[in-house]
Amino acid sequence: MKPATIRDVAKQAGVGLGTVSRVINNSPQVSDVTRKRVQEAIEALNYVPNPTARRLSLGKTLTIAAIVPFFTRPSFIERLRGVELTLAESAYALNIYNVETIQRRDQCMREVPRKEIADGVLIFSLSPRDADIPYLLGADVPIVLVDANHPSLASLSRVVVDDVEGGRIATQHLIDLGHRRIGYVSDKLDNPFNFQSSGNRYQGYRMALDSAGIPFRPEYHGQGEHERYKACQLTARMLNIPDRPTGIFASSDTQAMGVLEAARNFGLTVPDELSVIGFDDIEVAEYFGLTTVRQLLFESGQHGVELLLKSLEGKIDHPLCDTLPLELVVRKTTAAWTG
Amino acid sequence: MKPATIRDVAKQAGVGLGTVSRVINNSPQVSDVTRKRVQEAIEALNYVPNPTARRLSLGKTLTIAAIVPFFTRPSFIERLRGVELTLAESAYALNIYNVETIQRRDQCMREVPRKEIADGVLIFSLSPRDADIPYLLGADVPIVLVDANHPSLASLSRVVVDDVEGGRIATQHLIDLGHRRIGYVSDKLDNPFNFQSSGNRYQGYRMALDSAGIPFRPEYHGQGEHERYKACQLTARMLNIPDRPTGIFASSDTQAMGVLEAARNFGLTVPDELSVIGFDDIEVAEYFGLTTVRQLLFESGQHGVELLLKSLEGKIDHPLCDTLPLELVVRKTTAAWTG
DNA sequence: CTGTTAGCGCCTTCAT
DNA sequence: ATGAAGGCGCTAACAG
Repeated sequence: MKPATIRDVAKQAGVGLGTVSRVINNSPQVSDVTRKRVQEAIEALNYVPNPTARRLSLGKTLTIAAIVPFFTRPSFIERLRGVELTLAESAYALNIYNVETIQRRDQCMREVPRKEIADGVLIFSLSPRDADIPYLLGADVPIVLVDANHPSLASLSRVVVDDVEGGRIATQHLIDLGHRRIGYVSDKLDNPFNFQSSGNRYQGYRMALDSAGIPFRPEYHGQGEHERYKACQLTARMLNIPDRPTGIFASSDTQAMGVLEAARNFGLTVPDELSVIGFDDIEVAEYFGLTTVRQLLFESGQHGVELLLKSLEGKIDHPLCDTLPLELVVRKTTAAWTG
Repeated sequence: MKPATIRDVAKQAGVGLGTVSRVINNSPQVSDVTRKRVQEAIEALNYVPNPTARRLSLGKTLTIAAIVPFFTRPSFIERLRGVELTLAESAYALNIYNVETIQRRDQCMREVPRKEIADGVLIFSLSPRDADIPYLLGADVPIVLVDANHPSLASLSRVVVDDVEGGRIATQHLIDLGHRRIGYVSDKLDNPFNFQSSGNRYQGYRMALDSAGIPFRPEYHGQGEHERYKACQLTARMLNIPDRPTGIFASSDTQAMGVLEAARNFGLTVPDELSVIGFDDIEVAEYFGLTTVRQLLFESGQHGVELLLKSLEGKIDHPLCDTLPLELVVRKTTAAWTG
């Protein structure tokens, strides 16, 4: 049994199908009597407009695409939650493009930003490479970058945080507590996905050390995949150094958990024998009493969508850059070093 | 500049548009020369078939809908990851309907299982209520239930686990370790979303107690929202009882974390002074060394999609029930009680 | 205010 | 093997 169409409704109500369409779309130019008659017919037939036909006719997909790497990581989930909740009130559907390989990443950058695929695109944390630029600039749909950037993309709206400053804040917090041997556990600075936050935070880390007159020691910097166990390994290596770090800055809370695990394995008390500070302030951070640099993940998704919706409505002519604040959240994994 | 259409390609290649369509769809009945000519035209024009038009013409949405409550909870994320990865290899897109309110839940049950919306529907953990039955049975699209059930829905395929048995396994594990005062921290057994796993595990909990000759004590059962902090509160209340439980079974790993938190607050050593066992085996469980009952979350999503795809291909005539195994994973939060 | 008509881009017969 | 034509369900422009 096929679903009722607009034609069935028109026949049932004894009106033309144009009128039914107007009722569906809340056009004001329909008399109350006919509107009521049409609505009754709709009820009677259990009619629901076919979204596909609607899209084709409108020449819009009524869909927002979100390109997200590793969407199962807590921080991305939180960003997506912001997207989802904001979009739920709109007429747009959400399509998530989960990127877990380079191939998929390149494919998405090229194929998703197209009129036929989505009316607007959100790109999370994947900073485009030079080869992607022409595709993104040539795209006929608005694109908003969240937690991503590229010098040639000044024409795109963005939602960002100052990761350099974030790295500085975290490091400075340890310095202020009296630490002089400060480690940094991060993603690979040069990684195929072109994630840049670890690199930017590294700059902040170096800056803070410099301005405190603390020489940088390469063996205090561990780089590896963004996994808890990897962070644990890197930390273990660092803790084996004779004059090991007394404080460690991890470039995410997930990695900070790996640092804590390593400390546990070494029988080191946190924060007395080792201070640990993370980044993000995901939910578990509170549970662990983890000191961290909070960024507003949920809001980043929310603001990203809002920017996108505004440019879809033509309310934005020139690109905006929305910089979200960072905040040091001091809990129980950092303490003064009096060694 | 509008995207190229099938007509442009036809003109460019000097063929009819039917031929172009055949090339796109890999129809064997096209000569190699014309096929090549068409493909060159496609390249030249940077043509991509319009999915919306395709859907309308085919009368299919090429979309799978997943109705999932609180999709940000780790266990649901893991299920969705199974869905996503399996679907990525197929021609289907995935639409996630995140349910966080009763209204939204009812709306989804009624509006999503429709030909115009999706070709197939996955429903996670939301066991339909009687009022939903006619909508689901009357739906013109295949539906697969994952972690959900209803006596009147024997006609739908399902992926489930034996939660009663799971509850029994967890409780029996504590009994085997010598515990006699065993608490259970769970969701509200009677909850508006009609989640049933906590209730089923409760039955297993009672069964295990019974067969060990241990009387059930209501004050050892705490019910509340599925939140860490709530589980923590419930546990605190339990630990204040003069002869408090020596072992606690939490109906999820998330809630088990709340139990651990409460134990910490009370200065109780786990597992020496309090044994804790969870359910699910989400990623953090390993980190905590949490003893738990593992269920295959990723696979549940995977199998759900596979069942759905098979019935879309007409390979399934009668409904299947796929029961996934449960496994006790003993780690470090449970120990023998010799009190 | 309302009915009619012409597409939206593609797929699928039906002839050729 | 290929071209032409009809239709998927809806919207929007036009005429009344």
